[in-house]
Amino acid sequence: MYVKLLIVDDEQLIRDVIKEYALNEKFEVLEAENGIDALEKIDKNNIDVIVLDIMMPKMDGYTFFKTLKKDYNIPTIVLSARSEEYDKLLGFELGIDDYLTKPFSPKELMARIKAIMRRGNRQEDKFSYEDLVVDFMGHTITIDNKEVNVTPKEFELLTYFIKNQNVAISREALLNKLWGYDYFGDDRTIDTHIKMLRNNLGKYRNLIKTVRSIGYKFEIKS
Amino acid sequence: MYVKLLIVDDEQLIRDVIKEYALNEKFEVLEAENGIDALEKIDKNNIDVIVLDIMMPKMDGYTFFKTLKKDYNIPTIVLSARSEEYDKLLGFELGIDDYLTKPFSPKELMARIKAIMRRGNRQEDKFSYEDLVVDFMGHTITIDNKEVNVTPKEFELLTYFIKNQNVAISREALLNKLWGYDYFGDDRTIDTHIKMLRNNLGKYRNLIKTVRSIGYKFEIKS
DNA sequence: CTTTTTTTTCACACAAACTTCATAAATGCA
DNA sequence: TGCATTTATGAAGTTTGTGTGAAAAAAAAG
Repeated sequence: MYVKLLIVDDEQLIRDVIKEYALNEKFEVLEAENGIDALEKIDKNNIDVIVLDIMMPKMDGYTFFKTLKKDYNIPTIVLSARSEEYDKLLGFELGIDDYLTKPFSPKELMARIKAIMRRGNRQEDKFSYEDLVVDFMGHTITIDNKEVNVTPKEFELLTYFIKNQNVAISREALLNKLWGYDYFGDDRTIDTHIKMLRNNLGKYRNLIKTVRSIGYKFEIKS
Repeated sequence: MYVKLLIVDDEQLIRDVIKEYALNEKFEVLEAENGIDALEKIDKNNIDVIVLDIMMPKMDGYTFFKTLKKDYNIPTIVLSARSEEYDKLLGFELGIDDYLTKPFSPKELMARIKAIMRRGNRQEDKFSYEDLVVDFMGHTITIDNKEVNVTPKEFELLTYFIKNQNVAISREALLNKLWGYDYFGDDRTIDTHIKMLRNNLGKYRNLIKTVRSIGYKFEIKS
């Protein structure tokens, strides 16, 4: 899961802790130590999610939040020292996506970020990895914004792989799942489809890995 | 995102509510009002995800779940009335993918389903010891986060060792288990495979101990 | 019905893995 | 220590599995 995270907190220590955990999750991390700084970074970057400390000098969290929501709809997780603050925030009736009181567990925070990213948000029925986009509903595959033509079987195959990332799948299993349990054809047919699919995947051809004596695997290094 | 969902709940009302939301997400929906019915439907259809009410008459959720996991690996979201039930479920140490307490928000449920479908899903089936990780599903071995290439036989061998930790295994037993009872080859072939496996295990080569005049043993000091 | 596309089969070449074997090293025991 | 037994290792030869292209068969489109 690719996430561009902005941490807005005036305390360097807290920023550093969150950053460390976030980098570990392979998130891209930006930092801001006050609201003004934050708005500037939001303007220039395409932020996916914000972690915001509500208590800040210069421009306080509430003001920042109001300003933010006027122009953006970026999911925000709020950090606060006191749980009473929550009511105050609720009063805003603003789009707070989640709330954590300090001291908080960084692991918990990461989980919440991922949950938010997973939820509603971003394109629903699409799979994307770098410049490869598979639109399940539209039934199209795009590489570098250029549509790639694949046959129906190839699309099915890729769809199944995407649904079963990082799992080695036997030819037999593929036959059963994609051709049906009542199909009795040659195992090696799959090899040919794999060949065609790989060719069509171009630079992403080696996302499909051969697992010798087992079958194939769609591998996404996360 | 195309999802084939099976709702297992004895209450028609709940099934209807979930179904309505699911259909709205363009999911394909199947229903079962008890475990027996559910297993039948699972057998005949290619279910992607299950929503299971743990409290059911006839075949209760736990029994159903155990039976299910014997033959299938379908991600399951469990519904329960009381949050204390959670502990009970944890006791099972089974592959529950998510958990919701009643009353739950259908929107939340849909989000969770999508999340599960999106993420590689499937419970992680891994063995790890220090920096050695064996991913059975992905069919990979990792040492210090670096993938190590092993041959199919070596992987089988290691898998067998892991499943029989701290037990001395004779060459004959290995031949029978991994090569099949109908195989009649040289005992010493195993030595060669062990050699290769040890080499590939690098700093973990000593986990495979030689048991003189018996065979080998995969020893984990714990 | 004809043409085009897709699917399936198949065989060959090549690479990877497996097995065997001879020899060296080590282990245990008298 | 010396001897017998067992295991480790390296280097063959053998077998197996996969990639690929071509062509037949089937399905879809025109």
